[in-house]
Amino acid sequence: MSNFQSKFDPEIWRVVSQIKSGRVMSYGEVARAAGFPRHARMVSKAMSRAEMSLPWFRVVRSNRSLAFKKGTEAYKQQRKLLSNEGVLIKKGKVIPLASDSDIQIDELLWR
DNA sequence: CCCTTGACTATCT
DNA sequence: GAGATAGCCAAGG
Repeated sequence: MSNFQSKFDPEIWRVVSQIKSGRVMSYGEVARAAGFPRHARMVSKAMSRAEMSLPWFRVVRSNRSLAFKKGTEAYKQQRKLLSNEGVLIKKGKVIPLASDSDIQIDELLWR
């Protein structure tokens, strides 16, 4: 059973469900990929309504910080879930992955 | 209708 | 690079 309340939910959830482990997307990117440009805020709403089985934690801000206030339970949980799949947070920002291209090998080794 | 509220973002200091 | 600002837009009161 789906509990969506907005016409945006189904497409947004579909896009998020396809984010691969170890990767992240921004709210705006998800919105665009779902076909709803300028609806980043709808993505956050959709996440709050999503089932826990959805990899909601792979969605972060466009500047690679987490959307929750630091120190909050949600923040800690998201950070842990990401950490579980090798995505770490440094200085409040998600560390870019090798698959995100143009990252230097020495930078990868240094982290 | 008008106003407020956001798990947002791009841009400027 | 952190903070302020303005733009964004659906929901709900």
